[in-house]
Amino acid sequence: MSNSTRYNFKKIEKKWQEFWEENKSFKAKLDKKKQKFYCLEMFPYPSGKIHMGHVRNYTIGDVLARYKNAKNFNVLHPMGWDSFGMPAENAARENNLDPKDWTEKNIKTMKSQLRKLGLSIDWDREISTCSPEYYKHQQKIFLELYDKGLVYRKESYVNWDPIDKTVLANEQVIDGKGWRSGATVQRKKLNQWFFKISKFSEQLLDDLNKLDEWPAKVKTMQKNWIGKSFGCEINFKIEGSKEINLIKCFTTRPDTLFGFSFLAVSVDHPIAKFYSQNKDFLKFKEECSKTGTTEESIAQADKIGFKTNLFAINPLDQNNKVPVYFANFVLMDYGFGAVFGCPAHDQRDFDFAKKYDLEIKTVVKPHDQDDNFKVLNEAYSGPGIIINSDFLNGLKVPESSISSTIKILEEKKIGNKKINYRLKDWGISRQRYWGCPIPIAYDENNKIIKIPTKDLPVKLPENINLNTKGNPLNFDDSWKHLTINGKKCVRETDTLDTFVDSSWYFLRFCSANNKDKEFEENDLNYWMPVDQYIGGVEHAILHLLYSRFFTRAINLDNPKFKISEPFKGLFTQGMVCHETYKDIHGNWVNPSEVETENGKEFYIKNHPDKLVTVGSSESMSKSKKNTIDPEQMIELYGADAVRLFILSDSPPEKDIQWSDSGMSSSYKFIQKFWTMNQEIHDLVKEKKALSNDELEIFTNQTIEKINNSLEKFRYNVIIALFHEIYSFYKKILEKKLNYENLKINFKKILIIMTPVLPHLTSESLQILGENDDTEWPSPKKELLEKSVKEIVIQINGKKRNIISLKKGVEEKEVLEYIKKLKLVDKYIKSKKVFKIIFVKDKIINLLVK
RNA sequence: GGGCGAAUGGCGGAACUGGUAGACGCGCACGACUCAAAAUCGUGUUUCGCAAGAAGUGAGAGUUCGAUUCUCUCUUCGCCCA
Repeated sequence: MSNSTRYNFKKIEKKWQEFWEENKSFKAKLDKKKQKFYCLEMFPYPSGKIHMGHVRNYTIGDVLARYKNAKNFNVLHPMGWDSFGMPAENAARENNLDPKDWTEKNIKTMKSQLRKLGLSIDWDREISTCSPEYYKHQQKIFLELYDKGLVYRKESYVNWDPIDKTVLANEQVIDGKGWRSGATVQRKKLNQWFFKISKFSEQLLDDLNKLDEWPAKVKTMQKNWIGKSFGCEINFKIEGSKEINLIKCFTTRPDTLFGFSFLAVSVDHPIAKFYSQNKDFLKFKEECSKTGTTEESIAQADKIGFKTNLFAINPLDQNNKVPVYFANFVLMDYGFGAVFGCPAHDQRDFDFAKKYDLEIKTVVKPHDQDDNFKVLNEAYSGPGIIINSDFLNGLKVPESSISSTIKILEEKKIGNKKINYRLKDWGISRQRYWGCPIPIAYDENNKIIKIPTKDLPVKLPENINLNTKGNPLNFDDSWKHLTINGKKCVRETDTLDTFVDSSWYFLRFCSANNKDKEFEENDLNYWMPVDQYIGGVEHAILHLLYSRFFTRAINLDNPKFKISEPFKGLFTQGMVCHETYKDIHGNWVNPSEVETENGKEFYIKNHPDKLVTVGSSESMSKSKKNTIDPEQMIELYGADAVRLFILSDSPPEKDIQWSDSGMSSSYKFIQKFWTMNQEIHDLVKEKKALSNDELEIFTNQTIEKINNSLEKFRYNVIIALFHEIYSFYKKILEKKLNYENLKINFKKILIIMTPVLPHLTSESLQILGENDDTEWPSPKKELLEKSVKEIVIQINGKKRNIISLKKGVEEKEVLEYIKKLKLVDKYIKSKKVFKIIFVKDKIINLLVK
């Protein structure tokens, strides 16, 4: 070993990163002769620094992108920034900064951190959603969708914080109170913009079946979210008013119609206008506004009602007349804003009936009960048989009862079968500054005016005062007022939900540098769909559903663009976890401040008297301070070692535990492997390449295994194989046989390791004089099958011995071998063999008595 | 409450369509090098047993010559929806 130096990762990693950058090694060019591969990871929000979750996400994607690159695919592997959103606005407010400056600084930091990971990204296609260069196209798309009738404005409820005078997102409402002010959140009606995602409900549901490269779990979640249900609309005749004759209801349980004991309508129902002078009703309506808007808060809220003087008649039983209530748990968004109440078989109706002392009539009995079954303490919504329901009696719930009842109602012209979806139209208005302006204005008559295309982008004003109660844009008079075609107008001051930004960025990457158009159909039809999309499962519903909607919406009436599903393959990676630490005061402590000597007692670094308690391992988060800084790890161990570790300990789809010993073991592997590479380089003396069976077989079989594992995201198994490679070559080096041949095989191994350890392998290959043959190695088929097979000998199904025989040996010969073995004396001699099970090259099982 | 998924040594995890359970890594133990330690290298490591051997993939059943793998029941945990 003449020049066995330590592996200087700092120098070598920098060298290759610069090489890739200067040579634009990962620049994607449209080339119809080559098969494309679009590899995309969910782009990050520029929060300040990258975290371990990013490292895992982008390493997984990079391994795939480099692998496909090496296999000669035309790879598109871009990166961008999801850079609009509330954290920037909050951080700017707290530190008296401009959100733009804060965001741009973060992008700069995080980009340099990502570069240090050695990712194979085409940085020439970098996009940032907060840049007018990006959002001008988004505004244009918005107007196009408006023209297609997919965007509309309507009054809708929001979570309103009465102290901060601002609209809150659902996640900003904690226990019914505003996260910042602590005020009780109210329901407030505002004019808001919506995307008509409901138009595509059926398609979005149906096409899930085509996504065979998506995890079943995600598809199920989307299916439940869309929530298709069959039901029935029923017209109820109303008595007690001249103006109101009919109320239309939607129900999924028409089979319980004989259990009807009240009818509940939303306070926003059209009939409410007849009560607009009624002070008690207005008071009740006010009371209702205190209930939140989420399904959960409605489910938990006290059920309250306002009794009207109206009565509804059961269409199946004219004698059954029940009171009509306004109720807080009925929303105008669902069905027709009216539901029929059947307390015996719906818990919500049950609670309401108990409160207002309404009849509870049992019409379904469980299978194991007789006809006298009565619902007493809680509603029964399980399966069973219809009872007390005249001509519906005996129907099975739910198998035949619902469809049969609908049929009867249709025949009697009382109701109609109706399909209902849980999926609601997507509300996209946000009363915030740091988002994409909605390219709309209103004239003096409050008529909607589109901003002319030539005036796009509608840029966000700069140097704005963020310390306003409510949306800062609302207070910027110079920005707000404008004239269009000589008419005085006022701009829409709401900005778009940031989910809009991320609903089409994958399309923009295809034509990232086209200044005039948002994208070229030519580019889209070549690069789309994304072949492999990789990200966290937390986006399983909204982001992915919105993106699927957007692709369809852009597609509508646009025959030139042929893709409807944006993501052909989806992979959801697990989280990165770490133990949590707390000091004696109960404050969270970061792992970097904790020390231990025996692995049992933990204390604050350099303070053995200050003990720290160790809590459960949880996903790394700033609030629990259990984070490990990726940049520090790269600094300490190098990018390859970090990449190696983040892939090694768990399958990519599962959570991974951060472990210091695992990290340093990965570092040691890099060093060991480097030393071995030096040895191989130094020992090549003979130029003759004699064959060596053992070496060839191992190398080929390992190549085959790694190839297979790369295709299936089984990256942790690949790392295990790396270790096997090391110990195998270490052993064969001691034999000092034929070094030229050793080198040829070792180079193949290095190439196949490139996707995981790009810096180490590039440098190693260069040292071994690799410039002629960097082709991705494909295993020689004849070497994949072992010529010697190990055959397991079982007696009565128990393993008793293993013998090595040539491949393809028949049963007779195997039996001959067995006769010679000692085990014959012990297990067979005095007994009778009554059956033999033989699987060639695998197993022989002798059944004896 | 509903839906989906998981359970394998001290720990993270391997095991292709039912055919050698525990690959690989961590940890631990012992050894080599060293005055010593760290680093490095080597050996061992499912449990019980000196051994031969026996038991063993959350629990219980079933199918099978043979089950971590297939079926049923249960327990625990996780995720999503409510």
